[in-house]
Amino acid sequence: MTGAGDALDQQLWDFVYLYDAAYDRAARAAGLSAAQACLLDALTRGGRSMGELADELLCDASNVTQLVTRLEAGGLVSRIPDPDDRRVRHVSITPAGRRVRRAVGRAFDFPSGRLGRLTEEERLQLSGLMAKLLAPDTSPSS
Amino acid sequence: MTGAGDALDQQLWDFVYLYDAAYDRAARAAGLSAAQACLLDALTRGGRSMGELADELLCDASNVTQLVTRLEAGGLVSRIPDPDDRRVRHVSITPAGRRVRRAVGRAFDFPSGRLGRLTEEERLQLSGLMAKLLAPDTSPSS
DNA sequence: CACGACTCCTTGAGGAACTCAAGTAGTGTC
DNA sequence: GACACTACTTGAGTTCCTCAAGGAGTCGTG
Repeated sequence: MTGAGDALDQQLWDFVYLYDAAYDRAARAAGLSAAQACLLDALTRGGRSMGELADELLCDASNVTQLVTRLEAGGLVSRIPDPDDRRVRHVSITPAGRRVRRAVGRAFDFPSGRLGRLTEEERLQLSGLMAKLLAPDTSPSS
Repeated sequence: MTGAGDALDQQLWDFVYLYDAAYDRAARAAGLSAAQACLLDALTRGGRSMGELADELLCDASNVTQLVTRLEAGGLVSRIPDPDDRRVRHVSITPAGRRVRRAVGRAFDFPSGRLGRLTEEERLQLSGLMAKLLAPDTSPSS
C-alpha cells in the first residue's frame, strides 16, 4: 500500500521483534518476566502508587495488584500505605529489587550490542529521527 | 553506564513501547490478540507448517497448536495434511483470514501515522540505520 | 520385513499476564 | 450521617506460554 515504504515498515517490525525478544531474555535471565521487569523499571521513573503504575503500564489496576503481589513475595518491592490517604498504597523498590533491576539492565544486550555498531554521528542521527517520531500526537482527540 | 547514549536508549524503549501498544490495539480492533495477528502475519511470509511457524514465532510447537486451533475455530486458517509426509500439517490462511489480516494492517496506524512525519530523505536515513542495526549477529556462537 | 531412533504434532498440567465485575475500605461533600 | 466517589483487592475466566508425555508417521539398518 505504501509503496517504497514497505521495506522500512518491515525493518521496524524486525527491529521491534528483536528488541522485545532481547528484553524478554534479559528479564528471564534475572528470574523475572518481561512484565515484572517493566514494572520494576517504571518504579525507578515516575510511578509510585498502584494507580499510577497502572496508568504507566497501560493496564488494569487489578493486574498491577497481582504483579506487585508476586514481586513482593520475592522481596523486590514493598507496599507502603500513604499516611495522608489510607486508600493509597505506594510501591517502593527494595535494595534486592534494585539489584535485580540492574541485572536485567546488564543482561539486556540489545542497546550495547546493536547500538554499538553505529558511529557517534549515526547515533545522533537516529536520536533526531526518534525525537520526531516520538513527539506527542497532534491528531484531534475526544 | 553508557553516558550520552542513555537518551537514545530511552527513546528506543519509548519507540518500542508505542509500537507494541499500537499493534496490540490494531489486533484487538480486528478481534484478535497480538499473538494471533503475528501468526496470521507470519503465514503470509515464509512459514507454512506448524513447526516452521513455531520457529518463526520463537515459541513452543504446542503453543502453535493452540493458536492455530483458536484461529481455525474462527475460520481464519485451516490445517492441511501434507500428502508427502503425513506427520506434517500445513497451515493456510482462508479468505476470511486474509480479510482480517488486512483489517489489522489498516488499523495499525503506527507506520502511517508516525512515519508520515518524516520526509522521504529521513525515511531513507532511518532505513539505512535500521539495516545496520539488523544485520545478522557477528559475535561468536558455540 | 522388523526393529529402533527420530521427527512432527497434539494433549495435559500448570504458571503468568491480562480483563471485567463485584466488593471493601477510605475520602470528601452536603 | 448519608451520599457519591476514589483506590485497591478479590474472584472468575481467557489467552499465552512452557514443559513433560504420548500417538502417529518416517527412515535407516540388520
